[in-house]
Amino acid sequence: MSTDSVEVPEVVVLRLPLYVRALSQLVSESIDVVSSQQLGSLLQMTPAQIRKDLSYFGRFGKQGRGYDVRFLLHELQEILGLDREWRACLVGVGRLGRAIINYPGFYRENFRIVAAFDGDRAQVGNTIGEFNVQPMTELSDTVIDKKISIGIVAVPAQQAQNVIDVLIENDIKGILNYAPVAAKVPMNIVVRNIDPVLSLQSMTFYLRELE
Amino acid sequence: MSTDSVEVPEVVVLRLPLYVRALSQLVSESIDVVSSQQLGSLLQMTPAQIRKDLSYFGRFGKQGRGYDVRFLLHELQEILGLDREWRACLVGVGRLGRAIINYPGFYRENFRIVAAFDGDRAQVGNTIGEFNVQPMTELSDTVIDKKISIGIVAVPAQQAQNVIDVLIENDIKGILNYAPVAAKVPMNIVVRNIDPVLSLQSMTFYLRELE
DNA sequence: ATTACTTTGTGCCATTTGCCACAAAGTATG
DNA sequence: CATACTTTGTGGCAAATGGCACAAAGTAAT
Repeated sequence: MSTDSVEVPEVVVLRLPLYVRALSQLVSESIDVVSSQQLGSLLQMTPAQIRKDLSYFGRFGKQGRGYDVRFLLHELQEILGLDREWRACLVGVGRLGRAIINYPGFYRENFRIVAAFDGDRAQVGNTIGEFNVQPMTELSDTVIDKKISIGIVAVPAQQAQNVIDVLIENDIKGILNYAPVAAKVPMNIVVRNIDPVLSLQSMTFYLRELE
Repeated sequence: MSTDSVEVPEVVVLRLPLYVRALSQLVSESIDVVSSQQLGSLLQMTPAQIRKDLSYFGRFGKQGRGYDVRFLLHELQEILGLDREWRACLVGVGRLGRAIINYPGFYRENFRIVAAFDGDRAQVGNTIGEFNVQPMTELSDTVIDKKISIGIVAVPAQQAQNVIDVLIENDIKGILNYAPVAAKVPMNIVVRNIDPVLSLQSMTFYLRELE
């Protein structure tokens, strides 16, 4: 069905960017058509899962042929809202924050960091990349002026929840959280956590058994 | 049961580090005892799930009382293999790789980066932090000499699969992959992916609906 | 000691997730 | 145009996951 009368499972949404990534890759290789089989072997998943996932949003393929790569890519980008620019602010310009600002991957995928904040007076006024580091008190105005909808949190654990609260008060809708804390947020706020230490700590469970 | 006659689900293993993190926090606050209820509200999950997760590994709590924080923390660390030091090598010393080397979070949690490699001749021999950047040809010897079991991949997408193949050939058992690719690895290799762009790209699906 | 709480560990059920397998629809070839 | 392939979209089952709810076991207070 084309109307979303059935809620799309979050697991499915989490996989869509993988499809986008693979399809972009195929475009750059000048491949025009791809089957769920091929896509599956590229992404290490079953063809059935890919077809089922896509079927939540429409019928994009042709029997006996597969999917038109550019078309499917475009459709998925639209579904995910990737057909526009997204603006984010960074909070915390320590080592991690600076690395995030300099990371070119965001820009390449149409995510723009347009402001940088820090709670530490000593950091305020410093220039990092192309930004002046602003005090948290300016968050409110800047979010509105620069139409920011995403907050990137790169402060120490202790300050993280406080920063997150302030972001939400100022109408930020999504948070990319690099701090090692379980953020407490209202249901309508989307949080994504990045914590390589957690990843390693679950990895070692399996490595341990090998030795 | 105390023997693992039932396989532990991977989702459970993925959550254990969250418990470790919360319990460490509680220790630092000098809190001695915690109930699944309290832990649940700290981590934003149901008490039942926490109890069920823990029950895969043993009976750590006391009815009417809860869990001894230090004891449970210690048990979980042992289960995850966090009661020892883990050694990793970094491959790729570009901007991202340098940020990873300088990130203090790994060291703090007993993960040691003990060597740095790069496929690019121009990088080899450079000094980054305390390391000499080594050529990939030295990987084999260094992995053995320094007892490295984890490889951290921070090279461009195009080179990632090749680097991963070389790591596996040289007996690396776990890969922390920062490259935006779906790594193809044999079943006995543990892979964890870090890709903030994917996180943002699934976030925007929900943000889009808000505007 | 009795009564009223608290909390664990787990059996069991509901929900979610994954994927098989097949009809329908397209392609390729002679 | 017929026959043999290929591939999608999906109904429906199987497996995995989450969490309710309760007995058992502890604590607290009188």
